[in-house]
Amino acid sequence: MTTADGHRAAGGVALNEASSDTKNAPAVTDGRRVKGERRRRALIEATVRVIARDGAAGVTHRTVAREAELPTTATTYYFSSIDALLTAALTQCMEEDSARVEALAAGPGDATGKRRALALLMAEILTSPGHLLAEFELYLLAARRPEQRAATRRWKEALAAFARELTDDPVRVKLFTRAYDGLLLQALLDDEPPTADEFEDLLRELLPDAEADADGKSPG
Amino acid sequence: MTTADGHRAAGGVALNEASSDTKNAPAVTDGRRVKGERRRRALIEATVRVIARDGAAGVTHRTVAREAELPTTATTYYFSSIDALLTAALTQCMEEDSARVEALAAGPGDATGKRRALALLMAEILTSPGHLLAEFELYLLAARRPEQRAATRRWKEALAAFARELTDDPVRVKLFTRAYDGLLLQALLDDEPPTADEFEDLLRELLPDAEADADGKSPG
DNA sequence: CAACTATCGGGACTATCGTTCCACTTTCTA
DNA sequence: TAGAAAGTGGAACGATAGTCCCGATAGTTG
Repeated sequence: MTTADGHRAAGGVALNEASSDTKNAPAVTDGRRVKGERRRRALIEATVRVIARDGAAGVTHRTVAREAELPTTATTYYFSSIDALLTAALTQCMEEDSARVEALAAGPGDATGKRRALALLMAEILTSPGHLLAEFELYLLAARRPEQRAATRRWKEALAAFARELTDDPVRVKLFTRAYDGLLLQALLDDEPPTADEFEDLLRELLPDAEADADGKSPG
Repeated sequence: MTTADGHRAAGGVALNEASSDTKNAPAVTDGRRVKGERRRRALIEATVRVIARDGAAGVTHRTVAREAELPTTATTYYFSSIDALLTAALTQCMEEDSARVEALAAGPGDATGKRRALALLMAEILTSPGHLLAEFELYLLAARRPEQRAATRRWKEALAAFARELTDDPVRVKLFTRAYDGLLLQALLDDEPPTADEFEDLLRELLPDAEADADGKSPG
């Protein structure tokens, strides 16, 4: 078996560096693979930056490699195609976003505090509109391929988990899960980005405090 | 330096909003221009179909021309660049969408009826997910260029006008305006599209019927 | 009719794309 | 230390992109 061919075929779909790596644990100690993994990660991050700057159409082997300050062939070595690169970038972004929202949901504070924390996060996200724009482009890419929806499903479930911290109403949870992305998308079209206070106002309407009349849910 | 808008006359921004096919435009009596205007329109529609099928990355002079069953040079003749073609497609889409929502807002029926009508429209839109996907891709394109936001501003104002038919609360209006697109975007990522009933549930939460509120703002 | 203008469309130029090849270096294993 | 495995990167191939050129055609005007 030729060396390059075999590795390339295996590396094309290797998107996992997570816990599913149990059977190949000793390979991680290989200095060559460690360095390779670092390059692979650098390419993914460079991809997101390229999309943020020039859009998904600007993603080519050459532009990504230049952004990562690597030779052109590095992209073809670590990713079997441009598509694999975009898929990896989407998975990475959804993972990061989900982790952030999950941390907020599981973190301390009552409903009001969590709402405030999310509003602050949204405002912070909008300080780099390019990155958000890149995520939306990758998002649309996933909408075309059902096999890529594992990443977006993960994100939706993270949103739902956050909403369930603030309400028991399933319709409210569904509404929040489906409306959240729209709030950020519309903000991208504003002439000036909304403030955290504005987001907090909207979130309060979306996920209001439990009413006094039909209470039954007390914190703690 | 795209000064070569060519001899494409002043048709660059001439966006006819007429829903019916009025061909007796006062400015254009020249038979050549009439035919040309028909081609130009065919190219825009072909562009949307190409994006719906292959994404924005699939839009080239050649693919659009083939989709419209016209020679390659037709695209370069009527649009100074690919960018101009995409801009025209975005403007056209936003115009159509705005007109539909405005018709609903200005139409007959009470709040409940209008909410139901919008839910039906949303469900109908999702029967051609490709077209919706195309609109979102164009939407993101506009997010990168402030000079193109006239089209999206028009759309946002149409949404706000609809919301104001159902509520006087400015926060509610803002929330609806910013959440609506998200509802459709998330629906694209579902394994099966939501029904009109589901949308109606969400819209009822988003824009509830006016109720006597203890907050001091009472209708009447 | 002819002159003129708008439209049409085949072809070609250059640039850049995705991808592959192959010689090379580094790292691990025995 | 030898040899295999993994990674590296310059060069180039064919395909296709955007765009321009320029003659041909059709409608308008006088």
